[in-house]
Amino acid sequence: MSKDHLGELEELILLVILKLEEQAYGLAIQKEIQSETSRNVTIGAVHGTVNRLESKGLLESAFGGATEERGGRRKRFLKITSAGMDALRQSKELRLGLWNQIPALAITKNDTQ
Amino acid sequence: MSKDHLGELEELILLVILKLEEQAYGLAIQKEIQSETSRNVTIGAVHGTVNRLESKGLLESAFGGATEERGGRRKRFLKITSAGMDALRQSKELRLGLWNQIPALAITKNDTQ
DNA sequence: CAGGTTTGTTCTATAAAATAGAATAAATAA
DNA sequence: TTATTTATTCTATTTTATAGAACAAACCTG
Repeated sequence: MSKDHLGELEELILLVILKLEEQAYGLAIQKEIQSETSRNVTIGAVHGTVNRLESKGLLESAFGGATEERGGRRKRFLKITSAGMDALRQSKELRLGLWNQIPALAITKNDTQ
Repeated sequence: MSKDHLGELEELILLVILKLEEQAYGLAIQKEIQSETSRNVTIGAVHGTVNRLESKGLLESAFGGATEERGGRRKRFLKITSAGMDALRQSKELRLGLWNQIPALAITKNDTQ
């Protein structure tokens, strides 16, 4: 029924986590959003959203050990769950479906890999 | 700089308005969202979001005349502005860019029209 | 033409999502 | 031991989204 859709930042963060693979944690997500979209999300926004996604079961987190870099504190690594993956796929299907009903936005071969 | 992105419902409503073309008004948008996504947005949510989009300059509204149907009150027709179209295109580019960096979500020929 | 039904917008209150940035913590460097 | 760096956590506020009642105006029926 209702209430299963992702917020705008929730979706963006899930996508960035997938892209970052094994290096997905708060600060890396913030930097990746900035470089991908030139948008300045604060670190508070990232962690707040991540916490919400975790409590919804769309991702899981686990702390890694400290590294040997300067300031290398333990990182909280994020991983998408299968429910999170489902939510992303559903969002993709919805957009593709709508775009393809609108000539000015329809997906063409130029958009494929 | 920041703050130019669409909220989740904002984007959905803009897309539905484009799809509905000359028949885009509050109740029609609500029904279209329900049939496209089986999601129950209330009419208050639709109008509230439409008002916000208009105040941001992403769409324009104008009242039509009453029709001859039973209960055919005047409708407030919505039309996307060029700024609204730009916002939709930007959102599309962002998603395509991210999806195509994630093998499990990349766009393939099956997704094209 | 009065009351009921239908189509439609507007209004008000609340909840959820997003934003902002300070506080805190723990590591290395100097 | 003090400063710097990499990190997360916490608290407050603003913006988006949700919910549904109130209001308005058209047609239909007796």
